[in-house]
Amino acid sequence: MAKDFTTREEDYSKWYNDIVKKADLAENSAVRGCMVIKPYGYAIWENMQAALDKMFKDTGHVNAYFPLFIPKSFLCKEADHVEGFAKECAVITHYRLKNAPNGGVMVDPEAKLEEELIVRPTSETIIWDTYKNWIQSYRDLPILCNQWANVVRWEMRTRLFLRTAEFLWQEGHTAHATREEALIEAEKMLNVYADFAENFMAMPVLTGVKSPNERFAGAEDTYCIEALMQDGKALQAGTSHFLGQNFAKAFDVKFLNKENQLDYVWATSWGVSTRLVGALIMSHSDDHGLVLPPKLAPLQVVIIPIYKTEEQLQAIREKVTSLSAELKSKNISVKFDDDDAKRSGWKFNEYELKGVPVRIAIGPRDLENNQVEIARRDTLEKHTASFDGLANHIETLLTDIQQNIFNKALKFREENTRKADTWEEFVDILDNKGGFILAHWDGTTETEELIKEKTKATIRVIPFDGEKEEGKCILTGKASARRVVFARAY
RNA sequence: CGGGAUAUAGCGUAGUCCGGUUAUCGCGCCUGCUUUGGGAGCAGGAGGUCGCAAGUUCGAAUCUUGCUAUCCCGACCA
Repeated sequence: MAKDFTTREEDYSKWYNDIVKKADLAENSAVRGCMVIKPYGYAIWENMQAALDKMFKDTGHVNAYFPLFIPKSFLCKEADHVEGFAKECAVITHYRLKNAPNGGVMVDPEAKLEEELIVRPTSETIIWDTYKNWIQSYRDLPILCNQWANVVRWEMRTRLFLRTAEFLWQEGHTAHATREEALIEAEKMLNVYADFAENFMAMPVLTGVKSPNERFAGAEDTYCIEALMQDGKALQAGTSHFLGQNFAKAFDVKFLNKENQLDYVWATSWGVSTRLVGALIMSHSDDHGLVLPPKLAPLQVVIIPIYKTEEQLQAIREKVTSLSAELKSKNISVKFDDDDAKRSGWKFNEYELKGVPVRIAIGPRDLENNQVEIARRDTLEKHTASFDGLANHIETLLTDIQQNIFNKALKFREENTRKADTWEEFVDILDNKGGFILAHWDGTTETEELIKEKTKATIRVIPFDGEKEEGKCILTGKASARRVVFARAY
């Protein structure tokens, strides 16, 4: 990255919006709080979907689809869930329009629904109401379903990809015969997310458990992956919840176990959303625009011809044909951009803005020397390479770029993860540096909320791999057995 | 829903305090010629209910009132 954004929030906001706009990823729609995902942005999401979907299938899951509408009464069944989700929802009250006296249309007051429908903010309730009919015996378990869907949360303030009133996501909902099995599932899916974030998005994440205060409404435990953005703010990138028997009890989902006894089913749910596209942008982009990891880039290699005459272009075209074919056979996406309406310099900038990992330029000079000029997006370095073995060279280069982007992001996170042992230190880091702060906490919700009130910082995660270390709470001075991760977050 | 700001061409803007010819400039768009190894140059051209409504005035982008929308800061949050 070229700039240090960790202390300049406004610039970063502007910079982020600029990239989303210039790289042609998305825009605000006419509908308040909603986003139009443009083809290029959607292509990134599709690549994410494909990779995740494969990982879900590989871990034994199947896809299904449940209704968009949830009867209002369903939401009241799980007490904590109501608290968390019953508030900012879109509610359907009528099912018909009619012609208005002054022209136009109006809601037909005769067509009032007896029970209002809620546009799903998440699907636990409708799914558990359905699972009830699917489960009688331990032989029906486990159920390992995932759903690709849209959900609506009537957010007050929105931001492209990071928080929109409607967003796309996947939500897994599983049912198990035992507590242990459900716990293993929740942890397994968190690891799938961490694997995806690090190996596909090239975005290092901390894994761990949320404090009770930050826990999903209705869960016994919430596991999460937490990433650090380039402005020093944290982003919750995915969550996996161990729901215990809460939803089974709320929706009366019982099964006969091997001992012929009735028991409530154990549950998990887990999800990631189009927010990941925002995370991707904020993890890697630089002053020249978007930087995409090769594994998720809609276009991995672009070839730009440099020519004056039609003959030269034709010669380049011929030379490129076999290269393109060879790259495609290696499953590398490639585009030969011979659009005559745009100049080569313009194209260079355009593809940099869009984060295309590798750019190849070929001109008459290169044809003479049997070489090409290769520019890599992550470092902006250029080098020449021989046409011989070029496809292999590019394949290696893409792997290298993927790794380098990850390393860079990891280095940034490490440089912006600090220990704080006093309140002054803690506040100083938050105000002047940002990033993750490892600090002691007395374990109470009161303290966590007080810290949030004073500094806007929250406990992002209690890491799985954190070492035990005696210490004193940063605020109250009470005993603490380990450090937790604080940060200001999106 | 509270606090602040903004609204002028597809986009970004000047002009608004202190009312006065044909509303400024840049990008983009169209036409032509020259160009083409890092967002080309020159010439010509098209494009505007100055957010909406009412008021003050001989005259309103400019002043007044109301409304609407957007953005930023809070509450909410994957």
